[in-house]
Amino acid sequence: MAYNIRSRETDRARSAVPALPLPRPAYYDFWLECRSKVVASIVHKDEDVIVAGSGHASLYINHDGWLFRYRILHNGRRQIVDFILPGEMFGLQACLFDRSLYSVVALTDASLSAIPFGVIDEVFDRNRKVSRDLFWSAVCEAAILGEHLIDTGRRSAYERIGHFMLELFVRLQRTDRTDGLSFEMPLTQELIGDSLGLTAVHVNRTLRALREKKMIALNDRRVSLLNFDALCRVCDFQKSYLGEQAFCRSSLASSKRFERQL
Amino acid sequence: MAYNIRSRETDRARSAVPALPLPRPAYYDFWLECRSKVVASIVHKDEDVIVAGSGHASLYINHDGWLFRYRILHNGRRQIVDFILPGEMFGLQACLFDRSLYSVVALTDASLSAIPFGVIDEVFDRNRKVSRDLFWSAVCEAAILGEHLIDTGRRSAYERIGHFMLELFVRLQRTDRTDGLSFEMPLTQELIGDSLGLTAVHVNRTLRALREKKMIALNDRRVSLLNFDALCRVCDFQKSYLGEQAFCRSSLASSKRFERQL
DNA sequence: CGAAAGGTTGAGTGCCATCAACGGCGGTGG
DNA sequence: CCACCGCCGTTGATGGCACTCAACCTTTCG
Repeated sequence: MAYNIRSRETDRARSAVPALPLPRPAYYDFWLECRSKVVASIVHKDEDVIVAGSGHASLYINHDGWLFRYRILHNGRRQIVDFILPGEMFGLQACLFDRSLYSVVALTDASLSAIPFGVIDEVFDRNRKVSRDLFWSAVCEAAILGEHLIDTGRRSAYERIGHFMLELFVRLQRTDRTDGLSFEMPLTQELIGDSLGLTAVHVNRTLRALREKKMIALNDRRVSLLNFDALCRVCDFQKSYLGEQAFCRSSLASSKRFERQL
Repeated sequence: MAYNIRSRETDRARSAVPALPLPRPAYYDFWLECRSKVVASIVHKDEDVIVAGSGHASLYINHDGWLFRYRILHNGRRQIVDFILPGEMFGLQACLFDRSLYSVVALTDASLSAIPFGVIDEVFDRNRKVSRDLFWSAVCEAAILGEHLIDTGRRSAYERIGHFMLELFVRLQRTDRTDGLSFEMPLTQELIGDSLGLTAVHVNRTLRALREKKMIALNDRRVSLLNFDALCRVCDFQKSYLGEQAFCRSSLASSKRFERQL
């Protein structure tokens, strides 16, 4: 928990590759554990990190940028599976399969720590706490994807976009990247659409509806949630969901929650 | 790999709680590892195993039935997140969160092994191979959910249902529950719809279209794939996808694939 | 300054939801 | 045994949400 205090310092050191980069306790431990093997790197906007169909043998911790994971179908449509926000890890699946199922590309400039895949194995041999952390973080990842599935499966465009904004807010808040009830969002309407299974045009209309209903405001690249509670209600956003998930993604159930169950 | 041979025997012993129940190598090891703590149980059709919103402290291995994980939204709609086929594990997420995000209910009679949650911790302390297996299986689970996300996000009803059938086939084939290119499927059209974000009525029409195009045949509860390759092409079913995933879910990347990367 | 990218708005279309009715089938109780 | 009911599958009619195509504007950037 104490690590959370670091997030502000990390923020300030954003331009360089940070020396103590991890706002997340579990990843921080993980990062410490394999520090000697870590390769720091910086990627620029629109730069590919992982290309679908090719092999890959590193996983990454994203310190301060936005990236996203996507796939192109044979009819040319693109589905964005997940946005990778500051402080999140990615690349595990690319390691698991011979050839990655998805591509990962940088949406903004970002500084990454690349961790050779084999290090995971060493960690499992050496540090039980960290291996448990990794395990639970993977379980949590699956839970988040399950929630996105519900999004695209059973919600209207209006609910999807509202839910999407709420989720971004909660996830960003964890690393102190929100300001009151607003946050910066470097996404185009096309990206939002490709993430939620909508077209850019329809995202545009729906955003207008959300503005007209005084649910959100948009200035430049900044989103403000004008009526948090109402939006939660309309979009079926369970506070328990990301409230809990946020907890998970931060402590990764390795601490109190986990011990309590024993 | 040798464990696969067991699947036929397991099949025959289906009526009782099996003594050596696991067709999956990784879960088999896991099951062996915590055998003394396992509680065998049988659930009947329509019986709840996990209820959304309540706490839970066991995970389960499903030996021979069909179950599914779902959530009800406030507008009354239901989204099925995943079907749990014979030989698959579930309940991890319910353990991770204070209160489960999803409900799990039996679709047919099924025999389960309940494993107390705390055992996982012991396993992580004791057996590195099994803990790695568990980790990779969780990563793989996330990959499968990602694929479902693409399903509901960017595919037409026709493609979704075709893709769904192909995936079921491949997953069932792994535990030898297919017969040539056909398999038994105890699902109603409503369940299929709730899984793919469609209405039962539209599932009906789409199934008819698939029949008329000679892609599939339906008799009783049995699905036959009449033109496997064409269906793969139309539905953008990547053989690499579940080909790989099937591999994962079976060996859980603990063996050759994993070692090779080191 | 021109080109490219992103945002905005309108008109028309189509896929899929909704509502509704009906038939088959199995279970159940009189 | 049969009437009744509920579940499931099937089909038709209708409507709406979101897609498609297209035009235009603003901003950014080479």
